[in-house]
Amino acid sequence: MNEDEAALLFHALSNPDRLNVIRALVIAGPTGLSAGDIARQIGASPSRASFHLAALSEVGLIHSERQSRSVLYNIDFRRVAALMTFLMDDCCNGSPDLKACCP
Amino acid sequence: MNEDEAALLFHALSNPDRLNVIRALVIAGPTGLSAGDIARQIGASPSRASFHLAALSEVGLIHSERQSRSVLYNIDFRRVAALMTFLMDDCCNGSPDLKACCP
DNA sequence: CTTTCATTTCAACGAATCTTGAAATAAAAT
DNA sequence: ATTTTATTTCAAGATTCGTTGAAATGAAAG
Repeated sequence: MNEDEAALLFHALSNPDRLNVIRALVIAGPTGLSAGDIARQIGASPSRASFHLAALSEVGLIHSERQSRSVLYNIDFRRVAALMTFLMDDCCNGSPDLKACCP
Repeated sequence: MNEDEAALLFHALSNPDRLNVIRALVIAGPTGLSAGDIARQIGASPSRASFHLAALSEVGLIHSERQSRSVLYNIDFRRVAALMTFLMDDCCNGSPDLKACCP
């Protein structure tokens, strides 16, 4: 992952609604959640939720699949992990000082 | 750290110039770097560098101290670590699936 | 085939972001 | 005191972001 891509991923995480989407999907587990359920859980209108889901989708943090009338969303942990690895190893050069701060 | 604060930190990291600032400061080590050195290293004008340094400073990812004519900047690893902890534990609920993806 | 349900797309708007270059500030050197 | 060096602040302008509500799309049910 390069800087530009990491910046796009960080941007996707730079919004409280989108962080709440992530949290809801993590708690939901591998079955995922429909767009409507997500909208309800984060307290946003359907169109607002859809806007934020698209932002997360575009950078690959979540994936969607149509399930009859609903659209089911799932988190992609590999993408989250790749970003953490970038921050830890590439951006912060694998610094022992950073590792010392990480519990 | 709450969602809103985390979102602000993620926003601070959502720019390639600012990621380069972080990297430069990590490599520089505890002596830090002057604003001018940072501007040169990331290939930005003084005012552009200052803008991004202010963005990182406002969220506590870096700190500054005047050293005669220069202003020395330093990274605060604790703040980076706190954000990673938020992402890992709060946002992703300490998910084993995420940990399994983290080398 | 029409209706209902679930979701996305769109246009419009205000707000925030980033860049640039010039002016202002701070501190040291002459 | 004036000049030089280092940095920040400011105004202007282009771009992107996020919200809202209405319209469009997709898919199932009646």
